[in-house]
Amino acid sequence: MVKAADRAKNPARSSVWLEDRTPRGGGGPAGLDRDRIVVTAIRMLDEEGLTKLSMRKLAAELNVTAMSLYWYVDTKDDIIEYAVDTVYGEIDLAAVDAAGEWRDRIRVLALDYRRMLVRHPWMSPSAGQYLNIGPHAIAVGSKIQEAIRDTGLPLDRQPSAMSAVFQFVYGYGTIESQFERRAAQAGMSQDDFYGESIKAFRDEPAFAEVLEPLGDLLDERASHGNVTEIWNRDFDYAMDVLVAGIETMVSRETRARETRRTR
Amino acid sequence: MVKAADRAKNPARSSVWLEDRTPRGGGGPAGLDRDRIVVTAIRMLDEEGLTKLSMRKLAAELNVTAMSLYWYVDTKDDIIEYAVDTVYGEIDLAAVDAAGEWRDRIRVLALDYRRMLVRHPWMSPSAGQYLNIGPHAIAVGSKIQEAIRDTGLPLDRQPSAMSAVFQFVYGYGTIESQFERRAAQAGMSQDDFYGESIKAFRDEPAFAEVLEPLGDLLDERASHGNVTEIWNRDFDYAMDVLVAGIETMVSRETRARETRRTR
DNA sequence: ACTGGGTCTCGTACACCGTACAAGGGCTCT
DNA sequence: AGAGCCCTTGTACGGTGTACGAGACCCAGT
Repeated sequence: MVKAADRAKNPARSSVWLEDRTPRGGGGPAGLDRDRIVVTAIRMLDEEGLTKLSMRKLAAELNVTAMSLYWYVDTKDDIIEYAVDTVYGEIDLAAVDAAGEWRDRIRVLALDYRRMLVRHPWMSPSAGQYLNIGPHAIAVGSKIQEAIRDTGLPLDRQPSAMSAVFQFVYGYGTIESQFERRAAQAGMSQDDFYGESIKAFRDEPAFAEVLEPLGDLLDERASHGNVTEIWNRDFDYAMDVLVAGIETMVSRETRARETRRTR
Repeated sequence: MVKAADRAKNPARSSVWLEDRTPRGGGGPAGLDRDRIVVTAIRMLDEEGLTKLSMRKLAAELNVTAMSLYWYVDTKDDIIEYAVDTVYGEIDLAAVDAAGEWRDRIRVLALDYRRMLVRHPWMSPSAGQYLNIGPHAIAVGSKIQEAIRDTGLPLDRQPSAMSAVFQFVYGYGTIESQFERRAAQAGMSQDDFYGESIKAFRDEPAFAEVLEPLGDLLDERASHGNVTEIWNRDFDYAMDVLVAGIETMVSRETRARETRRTR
């Protein structure tokens, strides 16, 4: 274990995964262990949000003092880092393997990833902060890489393609989950919240001008079902674009190679 | 002005842009005004990071007490929200218009957006938190929308395509800027930090297995110039994929329409 | 000239945060 | 009985955001 103060002095090593990872025993009178802490933290994060989680409240939930947690963990950040990896584990990798060819595997993976981000609104801001090299995160990364490998793209292009797909999913999931969180905070359904937001824009004279060209588009969208459907449609179509993009790049690559050969 | 406590009770309206936005005067003895506060905050955020900014430190930088800031602003969050919109203003929209056809406009816009995110590492986490409906953010959104409009995609697909491109840029910029931040924190060059990270993985026996298939890929990358070049190459190629994807979808759409007509 | 009221700044105070440190309590082993 | 480890706790420190009330200044109205 490392004191928080020491950790700060060596930020290159500032990941729980880059040092002693063997959990400390849970035979104590409180029946605590790292897993129970992390699982409880995840539940509280889901319910109350990232900013509301405090060591004292988490400890209270476990019928224990705040300082007890520090036996199992160096830092509050460590708990979040463990939590992040744990929810990476919620992605169903077996389902990905079962999906068949790369197009379907990427789609299944991306959808499950997105759903996970939306289910845990604290994930996107947190995941961005750490190296995400826990076992579950790495397993997901490997599955992504396997899928991209099978596209037939040249090796040196595969990381770029991985970025294109999964940075998109990350960004999309981030925005979507923040929207959900805001709606919930306001105590509205997503549909109502969407309607209110649009109305608020419209009523602001300062925005009317800039929004003018967007007007038709907003009306068009408002007429197409509820917000959840819109999120789904947009996501699906964006995935279509990405898959089509990869296919096109592959075929360009293939054609270029054949031209070289016949010449 | 609204008290922070009241703001919390009505989170639907919890954007500085959705209420009285007229700045309060700066004729006071300290020569303060909202703009000066926000500009200083941005500088401090760039230098010290999001978590290190406190009202007291920001106030000290302006030779003033913390509570003085609350004359111009309801909440610390408001300052961040203003800061976010201000740096959206750094994106050079005139250059976008000058770029010509939609492909180039999208590329210029995406690159400038990405650079902005990297220049201000606190942006991605912050931007995700607010509605981003300030004047500069809206202007950027409009430019994006104009570019996508000219692709020839059907109206109801344009928002999806916008997502695909700019959620990707957001995700990519987020990861890239976090990487830079970590390297800087560790006091290393990005190249050294990258090397160290890879080495740390390799040395962890627990990861060796999962990383095995990635091995070649990592070696391949290590042999291609420095980290900055890798970031640039990956980004450019991902944009190629996205543009190719949009083109392909457009031509599929066109073909489908023609089939319908001739039948 | 005096006064009242707005505009701005400050001092104090509160509740809460993460966590360092040292002092235990309970258990097992000798 | 005593030593030593595992785990929990109490207390304390230095920080945070911000509510509240008391001023200081300036300008308009009488």
